[in-house]
Amino acid sequence: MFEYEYKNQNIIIKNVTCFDLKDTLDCGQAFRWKQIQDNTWQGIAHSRVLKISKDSNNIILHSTNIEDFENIWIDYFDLNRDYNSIIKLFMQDPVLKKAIEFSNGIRILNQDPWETLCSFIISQNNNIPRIKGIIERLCVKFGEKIGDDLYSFPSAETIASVSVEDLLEIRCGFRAKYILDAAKKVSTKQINLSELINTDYKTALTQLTTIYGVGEKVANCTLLFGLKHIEAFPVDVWIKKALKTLYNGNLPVNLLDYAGIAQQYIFNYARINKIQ
DNA sequence: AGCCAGGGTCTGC
DNA sequence: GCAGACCATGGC
Repeated sequence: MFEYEYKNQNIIIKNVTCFDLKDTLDCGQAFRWKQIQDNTWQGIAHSRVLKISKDSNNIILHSTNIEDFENIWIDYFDLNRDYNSIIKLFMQDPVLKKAIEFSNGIRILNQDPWETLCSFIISQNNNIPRIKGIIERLCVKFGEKIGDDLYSFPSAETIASVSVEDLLEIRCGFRAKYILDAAKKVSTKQINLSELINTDYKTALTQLTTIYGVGEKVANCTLLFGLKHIEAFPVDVWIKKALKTLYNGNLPVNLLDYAGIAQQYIFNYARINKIQ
């Protein structure tokens, strides 16, 4: 589906389609990517710092190696999924057609399950700039230093060992107790996150919502962005407005298999254009 | 200044 | 089952 070469410690992926860096890295699914130059972004995922850039239709992953590319980044950037055929299906729907014409380079990132769960607990009743700030402070305070001013996302085990008072210092407010309960359930494997990838959607959703402070929305974000359940359809205030005004309340049935991907195109379109 | 944000829980009907 | 108060914080 894609070709790549390894040269001077860079991976060059050739002739990539349906992958725009801003669309994908700044559409509210991941919170640790920063644009550092034109067409160049830096982020941290899976305890690794990655610089990624786009040059015409080539994507370049800087200062990495084949092992990390094959074990981590192919999956993270969802490179084995055929977005062209999905977009083809979506374009039959007039609303999605508009959303995709607005930003056709969104891909669903397959993020670390615990980071995804914790990040979307932080996201509740919150705005994206502040979510990023809280997560940054969480990583600086509890993560491991992996470069100059660069910190990994702290493990569930680490967070489970701190107190609510410690967490309040990152100014996450009422979410502190939720983060702590999630960390405890995940670190003790009362909830085995990696198993939920292969658990059916409904069962996985039910398990996630046993965590204090995790409702349907946060659970669906975790399932979609961290546990490979692309049928998950998170409904936040923007999606709610979009469903009401652009559709008549529901997503068309023929799109439900890829509901999560459709959701992300619609979310981005609705939020940036402030659909009421 | 005040409304709102990738919500969820708890209480009271 | 559903409405409404409440929760911390700060972006805009």
